[in-house]
Amino acid sequence: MSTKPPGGTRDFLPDEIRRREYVVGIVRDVYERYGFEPLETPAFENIETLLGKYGEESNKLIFKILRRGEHEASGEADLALRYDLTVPLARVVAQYQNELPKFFKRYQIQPVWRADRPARGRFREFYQCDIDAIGSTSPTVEVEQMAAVGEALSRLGFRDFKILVNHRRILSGLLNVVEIPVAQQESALIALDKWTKVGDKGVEADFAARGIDSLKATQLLAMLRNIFAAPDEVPTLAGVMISRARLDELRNLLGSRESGAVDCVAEILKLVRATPVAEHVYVDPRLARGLSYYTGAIMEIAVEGIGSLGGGGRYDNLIGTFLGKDVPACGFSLGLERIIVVMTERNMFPPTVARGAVDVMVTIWNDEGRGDGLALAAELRHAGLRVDVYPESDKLGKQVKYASSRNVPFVAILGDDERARGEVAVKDLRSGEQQAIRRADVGQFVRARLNPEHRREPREPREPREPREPREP
RNA sequence: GUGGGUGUAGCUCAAUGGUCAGAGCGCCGGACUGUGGCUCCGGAGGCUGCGGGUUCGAGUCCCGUCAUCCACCCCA
Repeated sequence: MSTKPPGGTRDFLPDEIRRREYVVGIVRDVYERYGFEPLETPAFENIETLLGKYGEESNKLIFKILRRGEHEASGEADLALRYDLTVPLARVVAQYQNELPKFFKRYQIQPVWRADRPARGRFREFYQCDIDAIGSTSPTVEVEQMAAVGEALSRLGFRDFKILVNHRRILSGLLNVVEIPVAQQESALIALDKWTKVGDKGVEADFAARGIDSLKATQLLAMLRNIFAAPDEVPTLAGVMISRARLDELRNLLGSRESGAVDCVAEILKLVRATPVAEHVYVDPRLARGLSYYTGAIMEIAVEGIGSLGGGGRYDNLIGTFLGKDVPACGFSLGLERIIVVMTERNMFPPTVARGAVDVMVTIWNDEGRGDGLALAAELRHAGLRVDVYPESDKLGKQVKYASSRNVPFVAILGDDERARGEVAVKDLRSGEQQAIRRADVGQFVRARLNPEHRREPREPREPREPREPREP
């Protein structure tokens, strides 16, 4: 019998949980500071809640739960594991519309499930870290979410990320200008989204493979290049990659029909200058994103050499499918798994996270000494240390070896001689030094020798940042 | 969902169709009965993924199946 977990799922061993909790702790703290409130929803939903919300392809990727009892043989499903956190949120908003505030901002960090084929870096069970804001169409919402996500990444130690912005209706407007038929537009957007990854030739080939008129495709790409120039080569104030003049050019090209979308992006660029993440924000005309429910601004976090760490956008009519009337909404999702992978590769976790769970281990001299060992452990715990007790009497060498293999920095040896003198032999396994300490002083002795961040004390909250001077455009 | 690769010890991998399937790392024990890392010595650990077939003989060849990895598709 195989003892591996099913494909696409993982067991999380202690070290991995510690890394995850470190990341989640920071993300949650930032989200709380931005006024988002916690929400959790069930692992599974009624199946009709999920079907039809993600597009044709994604319906197949929903994990369905067979009916139970006498209907089991029918093979029908009436429940399904949640596919993302956005649709359950939309359901919650529709259900509790009278109890939730007018502007409801929530964060949600829970696993989701997809019946996908597992691949490198892709799982069938994985965590999402979402923020969403319900009830306002103002670009303030997009800007605040970009700021929150960017600040979370900054506090995790990321410096080289970009927050890319585009607008779904600008894209569809451009597709209409070159007269790509509506039926092909979703497919065209998927192809366009890969432009950065596959390059000019690749994206043209992809358009062709999708049966899109090559003349129109070429025209579209040329148009985008013209409007935005090479985005990465036009740095402007505050890192914003598109000038007012180019936005005007875009406005002319689209005519009157999508001027609201251009205004929206212009507004976002203007407002973002008042946030700590202004220097990270770029307009990228190639950004399309897959999910079919986006209606407005779309955003994505990109890290050089890594790819996407998350993304989001505005979806003003998803809630309407539950409620009958549209409620504006905008959300952003961080890819927790990839963040952890990248931070592990780049060694971005502080030593406390990588280090073991125990500050000091009490050895057991013999069976008679077990009670006193437990008493010493209690004293050390009371002194604020994380303490393990070797569970049985054993050769001292094996006990020390065990502590060493678990990365425990200190061993407290309580032998017959020490007990007779009221002392404890404390050995620092990092240096090999050992000295006899009066029993009452052991806790203080060990704490003084642990690095400050190793102490089990509540963290001091960070000093708030200096408010950033808004730069004039 | 489509195409290809790989399944041998806990892990990474050897083994022309031919004795009893090996190595490194890890694990356990000893050298070292009051002290970890280094070194040396010893030990445990395998229905060679599973089922069938070819053959005097299969870890090796063939078919099926399952698992896994890579590419595509799609996505976080």
